[in-house]
Amino acid sequence: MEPQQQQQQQHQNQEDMNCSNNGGKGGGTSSSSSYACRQSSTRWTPTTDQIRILKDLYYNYGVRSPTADQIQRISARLRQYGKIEGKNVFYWFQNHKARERQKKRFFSPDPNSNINGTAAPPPTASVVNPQTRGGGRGSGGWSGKLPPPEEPFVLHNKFSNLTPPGTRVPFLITDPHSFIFLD
Amino acid sequence: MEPQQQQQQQHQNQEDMNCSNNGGKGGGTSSSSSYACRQSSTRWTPTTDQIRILKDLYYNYGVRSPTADQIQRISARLRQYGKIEGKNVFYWFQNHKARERQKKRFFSPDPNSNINGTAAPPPTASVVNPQTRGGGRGSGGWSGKLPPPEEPFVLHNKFSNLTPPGTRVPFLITDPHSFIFLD
DNA sequence: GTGATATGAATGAAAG
DNA sequence: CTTTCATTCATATCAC
Repeated sequence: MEPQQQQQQQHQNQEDMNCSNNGGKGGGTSSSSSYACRQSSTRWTPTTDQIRILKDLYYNYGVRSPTADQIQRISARLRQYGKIEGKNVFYWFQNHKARERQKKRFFSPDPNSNINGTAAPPPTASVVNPQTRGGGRGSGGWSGKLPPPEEPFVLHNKFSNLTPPGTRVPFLITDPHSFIFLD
Repeated sequence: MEPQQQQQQQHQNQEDMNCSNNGGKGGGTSSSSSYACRQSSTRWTPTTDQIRILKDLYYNYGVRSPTADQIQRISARLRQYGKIEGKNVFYWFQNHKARERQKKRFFSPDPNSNINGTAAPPPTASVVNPQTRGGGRGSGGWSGKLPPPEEPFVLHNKFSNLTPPGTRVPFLITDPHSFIFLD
């Protein structure tokens, strides 16, 4: 979202939306004529401040996949800027990360990707909260890339593997969040 | 073959745009509007040839969600008809599929015994050449997904912080989608 | 100029 | 983590 020229789509920022709507959907609370509060039916609509903080955590603090503990803390903090739940934070990071990668895959390989306004330094990895991944690719271990952009046919499978070298430690879970409970 | 007929091909004949791009293939400006090149700085405006090819891929080849690999190839091929990027192809298929489904869902609630979970039956596709995938997931297309997950038992256990250190969770298989984002 | 419609773009949510 | 689905915003174009 940021490496892109987002010239649009900055929907409402209702820092304090009085549309306390939650779960209660389909109630037929069809707005009469004016959009007091937009589609606040189900989807979380992050406020600008929430976005700012989330991006700050993502880019300046290297947070990519916060743990449940972090999620709680983050959402608690963001709650002062608007309604938010833990899962929103979870999904946000998940989506943000996935889409950044996705963009690198087939989105514009535009060499000139500058961010306007919503600047955010690249993964400088100034991690203050060490959540470093142990094995293999840590922060920034992205290795694989898209194939040569010019190739008439030859359809390949759609999945590029993600497993690092097949060296798998017998009893070592490479997921930082998965605690090993083996003696 | 027309679940959604283009009742009005509004804006897609300006391939002759002088917008600092590959010279399309002349012709075409015979629309009924004196509209030359306006959207250069905004969103992508597919040319008729690009649309034709995209639809051909969609309907005749059953392409619904091209892979990053395919997207690169498709966009590369379409580039000779006008400016285009990978993300445009991505969005095009995404939108086309979504809107076809959306219209179908709206126009035909048809709760027949056709409740197949995910697959949308070939709307009108005449799958001539099932490329890598069929006209949908249900019709014997591709089925492979991620490589075998590594964690045999430890699934999505990032919430294990809820357990005090030292407390080992034996075989907690949490429902992958029954998150416990307690707030 | 305004509204309706089509569609490109974006993103939250969820499935796989 | 990857990919898809659903919904929404933004904009282009045409009808009036």
